[in-house]
Formats: sequence, structure tokens, C-alpha cells
Amino acid sequence: MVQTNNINKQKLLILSGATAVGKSSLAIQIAKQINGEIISADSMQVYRHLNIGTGKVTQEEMSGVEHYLIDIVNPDFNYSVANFVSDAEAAINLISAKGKIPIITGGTGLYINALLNGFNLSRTPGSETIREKLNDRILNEGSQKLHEELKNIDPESAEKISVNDAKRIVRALEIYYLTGQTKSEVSQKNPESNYDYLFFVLDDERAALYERINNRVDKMMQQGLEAEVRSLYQYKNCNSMQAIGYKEMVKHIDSEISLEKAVDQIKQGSRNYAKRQITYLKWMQAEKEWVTCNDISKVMPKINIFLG
RNA sequence: GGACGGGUUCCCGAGUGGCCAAAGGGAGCAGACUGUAAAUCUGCCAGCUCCGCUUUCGGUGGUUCGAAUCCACCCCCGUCCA
Repeated sequence: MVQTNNINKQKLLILSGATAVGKSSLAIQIAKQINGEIISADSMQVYRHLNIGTGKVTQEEMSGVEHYLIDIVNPDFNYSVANFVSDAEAAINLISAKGKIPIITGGTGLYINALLNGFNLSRTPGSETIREKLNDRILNEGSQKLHEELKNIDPESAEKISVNDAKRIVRALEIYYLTGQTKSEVSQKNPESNYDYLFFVLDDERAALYERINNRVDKMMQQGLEAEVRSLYQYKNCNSMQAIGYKEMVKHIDSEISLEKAVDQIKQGSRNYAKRQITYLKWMQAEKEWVTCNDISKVMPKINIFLG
């Protein structure tokens, strides 16, 4: 472990992993033992009313442990990494002011990465209007055309972004047209993290994980996922509704697919998502401890050593 | 019993004499990733001693220089007529 210059840094516990591995409940258990509070790093649990499908912990399950960044915006809000980083920093300060330990838990790797590695998002703002225009151009001119454009402006980024990756092409161009600087110039990360953290990744055998996911989706259906999505139907075009479990259910409500098919797609989508989460976690630069989720006994000793 | 339609690589599904190890999609695996990230995108995907070879397209036999594609019989499946 690299523990240089960590003496004065804020201590953080990170707990991540694929969907349905059991992060939330483990986090609560840990919080109780070390007098900690939980900050959710989940791009969908920030939305109010998206409860069943996002696998939010209930008030009861929280059993008194304070949770942050859950239910903080309405479903029509477009939450982003930038919001997360500032919200999470604020929560960290709040928790630490109470003399407690912040535990970051969630499956949105990008969010955790941005927080830990000090992405400087303030230098790369966003602009809905510019983005919209760019998106229109992609539709009309094709992504290849805009990729060419990016190549002239920021060859370094163009090199890394696929010609087909419309989203990233748009974003890179957006940064340039908004700030006059290229994405590659502006998006440097801090050389060193602001935090002293202990990072656990919960994992399991792939087959077991996939099975757990399938079961969890069945459970969500029993809990009334369909009704929940119906009650949120008005938001069907919002970002929040692109969450797995919601977009498929909307298709069913719109009579595009049968209920059975929707459920299958939710399971399939969740499995694919889990795969991507794991890939991101593997890729992400940070010291990590991979823990098999049914063998978490060795987690506490390490935490105790870490906290001193 | 009769009339058609069909059985293709893990699944769906193109292919109807050579350009076919066989389109396309899905799944799976691996990867990328700095303001939509539960999103978006990329690669691999019969096997091998891998610029060539070997085994695949329900089964068996045949026609042909050559078949997943044509013929015969057989085995399943679906629809229809009795």
C-alpha cells in the first residue's frame, strides 16, 4: 500500500462492486461497527421515487445509519458526475465534522473514480444548448463527420475516441466550443488523491453473481416494480428513466413488449451492466482489495488496522 | 394415411452447387471510459502445429471436379387435409 503523505488526509472507506453483490448491507454492518455514515455513489439512487428498481435500501434496513446522496433530486433532474463530486465532498466534510468515518458505497465506478482521483470537473463545464446542437449535427451529418472535426481540433482525444462513439465525440467537441480549450488539455487529473482510503471491491463467481441478479429482479417484480414505473411514466424521457428496470418497463407499458419479455430484458441488462461495472473497477486506477462477497470476514480486521 | 413447410455453428436467424467456417442479431468473454456512466463505445467468438490444415449445417447413402445447398431413403418438428 502506498501510504505516503496520508497523515493529514481525510480517511475514507470505499465499498464497491457489481450490482446485487451485497454492498449496501455490508456497508451498514461496517458503519455500525466503526461509527460510520454512508455516502451512496450511485447514479440512479439519487433520484426520488425510483425505489424498487434501483435497489435502494429501505429506512428499516438503514437501521439508524445515516445515508447521504440518496433521494436528493427529482426524476426530471439531470444529475452528473460533477454534481456527485461536490455533493460527496460536502457530505464527507459533514460526516467528518461529526467525528465519524465516511463510507462510500455504490456501483457507479466513474463517480468514485472522480472523487478519489480529483477530476477537475470545474474546468470542463457542460452546456445543454451546445450539446443539443452537436447531437443534432450527429443525427444529420453522422458521427464520422464530427469525429473528423474533432481530429482537427483535438487529435489526441480523437485518437482515443471511436468514430462510432457519438456521445464522447459530442462531449469532446462540447468542451472545446464552450471553453476554447480541448478536452485533452483540460482533463488532467490530480497526481495524488486528496484522500487516504481503503477500497474494497466485492465480487463473486460470475455464474453465482448472475443468478443473484436474476433472483433480485424477480423479487423486484414481486415488490411492485411495474406499478412504480407506471407512477413515474411522465418522466419517461428523462435520464433517470434510462435506468435498468425502468426503460424496459416503459416499453412494456407502451405495449412494445410483453411483461415477460420486459423482465427478461431487465435481467439481461442487469447482467451486462454488472460485467461493465467489474471491468471499470478493474481498470480504475486505485489501490483496491478484492473480496469474495461470501467471505467478508477479513474485511473488518483490515478496516481496524486502517483506522488505527 | 395424404399435402405442404421446416430441421444451419451456444440461441435466434440468413444462406439454396464453388466467392461458406457459413450474413445479421443475441448470449458469452475481454477491453475502453474525466458533466447522460444502470449511459456510450471497441475487440474476440468451430478447432489446430493458424498466411495453411482439420471437423461442422438432423441421419445415412448417392450425383458432381466440388454440396449446408441437388437426388433417394430414414428420423424428428410445425401447419393443413382425411
